[in-house]
Amino acid sequence: MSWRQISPKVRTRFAPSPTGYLHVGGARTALYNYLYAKKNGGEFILRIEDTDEARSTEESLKMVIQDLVWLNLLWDEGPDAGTLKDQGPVGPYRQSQRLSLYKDVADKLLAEGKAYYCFLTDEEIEAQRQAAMAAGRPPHVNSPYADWSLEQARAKIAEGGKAVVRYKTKHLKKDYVIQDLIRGEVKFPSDMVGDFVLLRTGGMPVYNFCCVVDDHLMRITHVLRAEEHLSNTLRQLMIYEAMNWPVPEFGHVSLVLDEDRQKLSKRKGAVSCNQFREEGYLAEAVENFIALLGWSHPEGKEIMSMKDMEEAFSTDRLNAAGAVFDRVKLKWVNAMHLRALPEAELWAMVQPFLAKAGVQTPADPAWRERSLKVFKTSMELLADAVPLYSLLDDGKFTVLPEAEEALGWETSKAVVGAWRDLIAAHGREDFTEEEFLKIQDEVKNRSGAKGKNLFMPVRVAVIGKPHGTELKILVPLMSQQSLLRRADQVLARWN
RNA sequence: GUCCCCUUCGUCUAGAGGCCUAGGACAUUACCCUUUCACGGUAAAUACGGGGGUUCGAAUCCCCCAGGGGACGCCA
Repeated sequence: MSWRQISPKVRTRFAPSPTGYLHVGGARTALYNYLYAKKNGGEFILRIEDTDEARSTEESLKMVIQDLVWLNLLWDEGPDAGTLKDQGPVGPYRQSQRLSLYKDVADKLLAEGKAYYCFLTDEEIEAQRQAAMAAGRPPHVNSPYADWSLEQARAKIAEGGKAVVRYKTKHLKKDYVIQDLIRGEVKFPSDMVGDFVLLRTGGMPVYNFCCVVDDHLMRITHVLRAEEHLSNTLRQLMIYEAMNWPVPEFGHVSLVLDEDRQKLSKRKGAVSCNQFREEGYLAEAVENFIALLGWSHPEGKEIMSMKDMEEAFSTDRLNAAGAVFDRVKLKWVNAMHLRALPEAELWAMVQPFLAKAGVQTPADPAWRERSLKVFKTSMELLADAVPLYSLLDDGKFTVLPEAEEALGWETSKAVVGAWRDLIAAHGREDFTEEEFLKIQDEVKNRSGAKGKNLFMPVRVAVIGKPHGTELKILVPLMSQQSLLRRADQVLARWN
């Protein structure tokens, strides 16, 4: 192993396997790599690890890419987000298209006697495992083929023998050490692993092998990845050593855990990025939140834009302990981002949610901005706009059961009646706040009701329920016609 | 079972020997603002896993234990 400089420029990568949607743990890894590259004026590469033929799908690839695009974690090299065509000087960027590269390396290792063809069957391996476990030994394979000559093995293959290529580890008796960016010095005894597979029976490489070949060929300088890969690092170090390749810097990021402190797994579901998008989270808020799961801003900043994070990111503030994914705090972070957004921008994001729910709104941009200014303090998610705007949609006006009490008060009929008359007498189609307050005052005079006896019935006549946004804010967003229709509908109860 | 990693309020964290009677944020509770609901403001409560060292002094350094997590695959 050497510490030759790999690249004058920082080069990081995110290397998902397209076997499902992008989950938040993966998104965080991508984010950290992205931030590290940006912070250091480097390049961020997207590589697709699709060597698991059984589970990788084109569909998943598209989903992962879509999620990365949503998060705005755009890569400098890798499959183009639109065409999926490779973009960059060290492609292909999909492992399934790099097979000959892996084969060349494997052949070299084979020729040098550092790897060998192994003909052990699944059954034989399983039997070995059981025996080893029972005897309290680590469940490593012990292949009788390790000592075969290449000629011997090739002959057996020629006869139809099915073989994997395994890396020879038995003779390696020493500790392998990395200086982990997050954990400091980590030592792995070489006997921690047995002879591991490089190439599968079909010639398809295995993760630990192609990862090394690719990181080397793609000149990756810094690898930030999940802690679950920490023990894989040993195998990878062995390959780097065998090939005499420089080793990149590693940083093993803590795991994202669910509420039971278990690994948040994509197989357990319920944590995909697209799901958060659909629920009305903002990409920047999700990134802000997941960044904080294992990293902190030097000044303790909690609400950050991507720019803030790009400027402040460093690996020395990365945390080694696992972090629980707290949805409640995510919501809060989202609410903060949402409020910080200019209304026009927010509207563009809210609109699809309203459209999907069939909520009608006036087309006037000024009205939209005005309404959002009012509503956004009571929104945590984009989807929260739906019940809010439904209040203003005449087609959705109904008197809720919770309004019954307020309508039952003895002055309520007089209140709503006076309200209706004053609205009808108003000379214009819309109302200012002052006009509303004047009307409200007059309702008080005519009905004799005051306090909640006054406000609640009026509110019911406006939005169908006794609680909610201040009327002096709501009414200026509504039309005379709409208010009249609603008041009449409530009044009809007494007839 | 073996090896590796981790361990500060319920949760995310600050903390790199004295600034710590441990700070911030979310959540919680109370109060204030508000003739509703939110928003906002103020305050309270809650943590260094346990045991040994080292040191004048330890959340911070070392060791042991316990607990949690991860890996041990022709998954990544």
